Amino acid sequence: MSKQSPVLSLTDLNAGTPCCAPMSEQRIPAQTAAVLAPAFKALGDPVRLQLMSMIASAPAGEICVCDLTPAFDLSGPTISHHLKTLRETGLVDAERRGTWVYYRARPGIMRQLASLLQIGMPASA
Amino acid sequence: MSKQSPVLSLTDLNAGTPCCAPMSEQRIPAQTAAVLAPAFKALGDPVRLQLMSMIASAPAGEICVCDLTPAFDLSGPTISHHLKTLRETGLVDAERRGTWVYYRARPGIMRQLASLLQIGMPASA
DNA sequence: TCTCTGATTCGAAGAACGTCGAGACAACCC
DNA sequence: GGGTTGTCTCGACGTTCTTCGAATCAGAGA
Repeated sequence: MSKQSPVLSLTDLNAGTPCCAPMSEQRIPAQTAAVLAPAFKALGDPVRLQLMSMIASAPAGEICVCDLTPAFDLSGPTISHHLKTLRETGLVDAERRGTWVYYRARPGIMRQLASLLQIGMPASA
Repeated sequence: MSKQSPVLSLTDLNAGTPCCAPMSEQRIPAQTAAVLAPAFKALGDPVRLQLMSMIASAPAGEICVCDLTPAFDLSGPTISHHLKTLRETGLVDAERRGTWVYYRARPGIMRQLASLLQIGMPASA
């Protein structure tokens, strides 16, 4: 179970299983690419990238939507849509407490993406 | 010049300047997000993610297009289009030698992305 | 020079994406 | 209960993306 599951899911990734070696050392299998590409795509929008960083760097570990929305020149529904994208990708988690909804980063998948991009030493040059 | 330029470009990033702290420690400025988001977006397609890994993990540090194309069930022009996307994003570099074109990874921007995603310790759990 | 192979560019069709306004749902306060 | 505030869902519109076939460009070899 530790080598390589036939099917990969974001749940596996979030479970903390170090599934993927750096892409500079090992070619990414098609299955893994299909699972991880949506996460990169989710970060591929400037608004979502900023949202993600605001959530991940929140001092309390979480941040209210009411603090996210006014930081952009975008409508509420648009921000909500982007947050939904991040949620569905597994990058963040949402929790409603009373009137407000709080978002929290899920470090598992972020670590996966980071380790994938890791590069040791440039071979030449 | 070492703290933060008013305008950021991929050239700066590739120059090796450690421009960005991990997003879990510091909120990404809008400018930086606008520059880095396209790189994440480029990796946000399964085909491009696999292409990138095949290029980055090539034993000789580079790989021929003729080795990339047959690895996918896609037409030559489509692969070429994806490679162009990776090229324009600054993730890879291309060089023609005789009949064949070789692609090489540019580690600078990949390191930037990796450090951006770096997470220290999970705050809780 | 002519031809052949490898890679890119061009133009087009269909799908997916980002954005918005309107409406709906949830929780608080009077 | 009724009103208010905060957030999300639903359609809709215009833009961007992915993919392909056809055509073009670059270099090698006869």
